Amino acid sequence: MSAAEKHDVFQAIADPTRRKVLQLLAEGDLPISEITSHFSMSRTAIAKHLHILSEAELVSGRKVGREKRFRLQPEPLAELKQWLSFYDQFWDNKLSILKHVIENSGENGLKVIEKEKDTDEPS
Amino acid sequence: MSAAEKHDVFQAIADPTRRKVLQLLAEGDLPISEITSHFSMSRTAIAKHLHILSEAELVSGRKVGREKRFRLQPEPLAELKQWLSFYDQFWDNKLSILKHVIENSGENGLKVIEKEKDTDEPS
DNA sequence: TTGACATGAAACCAAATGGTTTTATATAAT
DNA sequence: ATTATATAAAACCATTTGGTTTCATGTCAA
Repeated sequence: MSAAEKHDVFQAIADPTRRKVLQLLAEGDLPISEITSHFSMSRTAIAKHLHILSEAELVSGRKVGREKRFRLQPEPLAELKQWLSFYDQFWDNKLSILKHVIENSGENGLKVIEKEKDTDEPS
Repeated sequence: MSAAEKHDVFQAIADPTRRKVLQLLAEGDLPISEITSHFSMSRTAIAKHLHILSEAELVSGRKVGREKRFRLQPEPLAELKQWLSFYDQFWDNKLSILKHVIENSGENGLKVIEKEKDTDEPS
């Protein structure tokens, strides 16, 4: 595959097979052969996709027994999210503004302003 | 380039040059040659990138005089945003929960509920 | 210990990608 | 009318991508 450069998250999610792999792993860790069973292509092909996802650090694999179990690592998606947030300003709906505020607030110090309606205990 | 299938938004943003083109167009409409002046590659190459962006409907071009002016069309990024939002649940910070709520609320009637943090996955 | 299972690694391949150069055409400016 | 500008379209090219098949290796189970 790629001789030199590592794949980034943008490249990693460009392929529909890889997106489906991510979705599968979202439900729980899986070994390669199990993942492969959800596709109509060879195990080797899936292994290569996992390698690319791994380079982008969207998944990590650890060997357990004779299996190699893969786990979803969603952290790099934050980069995508941040990239996307720049384009929020070109949408003209109000939610994007609110979201922008939230994105730029720290882990703490969350302040949410409620509109007139007063809601207690939702289910 | 691609013989049959149109490029989608995931493929379109996979290339750094194309992302830079989008960023440029965010500042305003531009004709091809103007866009090209910001890169160290041929006009033809840029035209091809614009074609791919166009297939993904991230830009549109209209001819004005002898120029073809391109404009950013951010709407397809909503698909990306939606795709991303699925993975919010795998982050364990509170912001992602809040954002999820906002994403799923209507234009009015914003209700925000603070939840206790759960899920400490055993490694 | 002998298989069966799970993966790794390599060689190979067609098509797509990302670029180039060349040639042609339409519009603008002098 | 001539020339310069802006783009389009085509042919070409090297590398990457996304897949295959084949062979080797490590591990579990009987």
